[in-house]
Amino acid sequence: MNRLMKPGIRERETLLNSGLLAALGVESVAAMMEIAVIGNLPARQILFREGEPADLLHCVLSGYVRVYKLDPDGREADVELYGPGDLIGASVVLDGGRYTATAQAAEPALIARFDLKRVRDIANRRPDLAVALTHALSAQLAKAFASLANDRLHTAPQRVARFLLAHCIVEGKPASFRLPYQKSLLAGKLGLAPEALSRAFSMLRGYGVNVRGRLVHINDPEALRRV
Amino acid sequence: MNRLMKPGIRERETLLNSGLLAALGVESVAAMMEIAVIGNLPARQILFREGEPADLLHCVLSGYVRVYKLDPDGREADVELYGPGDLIGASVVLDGGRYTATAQAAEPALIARFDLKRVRDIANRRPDLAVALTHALSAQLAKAFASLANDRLHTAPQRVARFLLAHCIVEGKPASFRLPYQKSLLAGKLGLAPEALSRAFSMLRGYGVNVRGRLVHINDPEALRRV
DNA sequence: ATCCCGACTTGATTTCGATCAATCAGAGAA
DNA sequence: TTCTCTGATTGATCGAAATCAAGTCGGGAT
Repeated sequence: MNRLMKPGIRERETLLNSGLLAALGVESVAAMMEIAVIGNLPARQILFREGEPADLLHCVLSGYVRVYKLDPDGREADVELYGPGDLIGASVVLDGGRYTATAQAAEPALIARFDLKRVRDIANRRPDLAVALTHALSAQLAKAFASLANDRLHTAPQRVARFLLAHCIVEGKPASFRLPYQKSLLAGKLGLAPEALSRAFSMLRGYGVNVRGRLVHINDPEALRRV
Repeated sequence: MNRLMKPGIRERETLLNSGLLAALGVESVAAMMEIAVIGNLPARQILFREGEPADLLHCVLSGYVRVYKLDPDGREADVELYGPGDLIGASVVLDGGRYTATAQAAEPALIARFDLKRVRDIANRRPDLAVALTHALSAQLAKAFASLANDRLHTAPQRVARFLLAHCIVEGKPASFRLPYQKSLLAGKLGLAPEALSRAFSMLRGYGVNVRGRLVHINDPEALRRV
């Protein structure tokens, strides 16, 4: 946890647009800004570990944070990937519980931290914060359900195709874009080994998908939609 | 939706012990009781479908409700299984959104329904309700993360073993108990085909697990813990 | 430019679980 | 009791992806 500091102009700006603060009234925003602490994380830094007492709520300002669970022999399963504006650790907002997974910066990241006890205090006084938390959690739950179903219903190439389609906004036409993060991260997010992601990409070449480095070009989104 | 009615003595009792109402102040409890409508569902009845506008929050009083997602060709993936005291559809508490999955009574069930608009009104006035919703959602998110990691890290027999261990409260000693629902439901919850669950059970016979109908006997929980 | 190292790819093998198909068991109803 | 229907089991086959093991690529530093 390097370089703790109060939020500056830029950080306040980003926080205001984050999922949590965007819908709050001015007074609640002020209260949250008051308790925000900004931190700069190097890649691979751990934010918290599964089982530790949960005392902080985190909000990503830039970069990506990977949240995963471990099994007894040390294998990791990514459970969620958080980017700018996302709230981390909301699954423990409640009682003085414990983190249910481990969070690690996947690349250099800027994050805001809020003391959970104080967040709870504010939420108990101000319904708008409590409701905003409810919204954030709802969205995350829906995403988690989608991942679960995605894992169980679709093959690796299908999952990759769906990810690509979700990331090229244009409708019918060819599209190009840059992957937002490393392929190994993407593999984890999709519940795949990196090798499987690689093979999925090469299979998708047959469907008009070209990948070079992080650059992706899609010739025919419609074809992609059909597996 | 058969036999809509106001909550009677028994239903009020159950609702008071449910995850949502248990932590509320008396006035919020009264407000929620006021808008509760009780319904009796036959097995296989659909509560709501993926994509429909979400206008109700549901709470299970008895029985089990299965929530699943469909893929284009009609295959189903169970995403969560709700039992007595559980809140359903909390993933859409927020804006006037749409249900993100389909809910179906897995067996005859008694449920309470709350009009979402009115729930939102109450939550905006009473922080204790908003906070209680936050708690319920947190718990569900943690469960969803656990399922996701469980799917990705463990084989079928391991998932079954973990389920059994979580359901026999006693620690070191042999234990017997009754499965809370049909095996096919359990299979869905664990992300398995029924055949795979069957095979997992027979493999676990070698680890001291005996199953006859819904009755399960575990000779040595410690052995089970080691796969 | 060249070197180097981490990220990615490709190949070979193996394991796991889905699927299809055929019984089998058990609870209700007549 | 017997019939029936649904759920559960067992067997055989197949396909998808993990794993292990070499390579190859690419970008940054010198």
